[in-house]
Amino acid sequence: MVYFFMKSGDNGMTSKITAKSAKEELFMKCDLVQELNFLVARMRSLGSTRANHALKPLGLKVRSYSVLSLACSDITPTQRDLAEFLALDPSQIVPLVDGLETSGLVSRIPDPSDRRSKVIVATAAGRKLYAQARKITRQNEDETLEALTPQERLQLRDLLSRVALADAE
Amino acid sequence: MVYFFMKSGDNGMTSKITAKSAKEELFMKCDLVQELNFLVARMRSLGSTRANHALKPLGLKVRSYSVLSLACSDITPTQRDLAEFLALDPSQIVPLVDGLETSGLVSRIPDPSDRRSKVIVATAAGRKLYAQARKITRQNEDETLEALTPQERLQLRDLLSRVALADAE
DNA sequence: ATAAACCATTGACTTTCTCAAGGATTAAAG
DNA sequence: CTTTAATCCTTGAGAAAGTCAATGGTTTAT
Repeated sequence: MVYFFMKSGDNGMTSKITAKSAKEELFMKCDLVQELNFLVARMRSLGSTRANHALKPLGLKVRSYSVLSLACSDITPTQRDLAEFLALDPSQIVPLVDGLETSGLVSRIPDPSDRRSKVIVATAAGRKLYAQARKITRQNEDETLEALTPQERLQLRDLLSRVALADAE
Repeated sequence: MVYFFMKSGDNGMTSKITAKSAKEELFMKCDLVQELNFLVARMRSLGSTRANHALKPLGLKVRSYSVLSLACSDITPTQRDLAEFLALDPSQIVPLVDGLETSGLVSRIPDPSDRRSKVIVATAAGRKLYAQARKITRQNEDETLEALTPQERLQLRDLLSRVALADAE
């Protein structure tokens, strides 16, 4: 426990290297590493910054990319739908759609069957950009899942989606 | 595709219900649901608010709980270690530890082998509270993973940790 | 001995989150 | 049919979280 405090006959440098890898080893065995919330939080922190960086050349971030993806689907989602799917507050959707609309990637179409809500659909330019962005995210995800076999990747996606979408059924 | 725009001979009400479940069905099949980043982002959004709520009676949030957990482990982490483990900026650790220290749950101990860094260790009160908090998070995680069998839960944790900790080896 | 790198901390700044409220519209109740 | 209640989008305010550069004290590298 006080292993790192020992300063016997060493010059201090080598002991710190061993201390570092020793800490990492202990870290891999600590309680927190078994907790879902921690793993997911760490993964999304690393993953989103990484994905944001990868999407930057297209002028997209993970959020706007997600909205664009849903706008390209055949869901024809309203802004409320987007909020539910993405687990965001409806007020967060507004500036997201604003940005995409200003860039000419999506359009707000008043829903004829309910004039309160607006359906978000991608423009031709939006679909074109999405096709490019999809390639990037696919590549990015492959790199992220490098440690897993193809089967394990499918398994992970399956398990994750069953948990993450459990309440959105 | 324009399914939801049809307003034939219905009163509008029943068609919206079917439209809703139809959208959910489409949602489960759309591209985004297969993407790791989306699943993880959604899961952590729902999971952290849920966990924060569960930990509230103890005066903890997921973040402070995570720091407390590591402070209770035998890692004897410095604040930089905490930042790396939790994938946070070092400057974010400061107010986190401040809060726990003010509450008497952890202590900053100057590292004798490197007087720049401070080791964060839990106090007796901190360990006591962590024991309670751990029960809550365990219970909470069980509920979250309700849709999975015990084996699948192990599998998910294994796959997740291999991906999430790939670069922290 | 000097220069370079590192740790914790601060501060400024941006982004994201969380709520509450409002106008327009639709659903429910009488 | 009229009133009431609920819903959708939007706005705005305030809290929380993320990002980045700079500093004092300390340690490593040259």
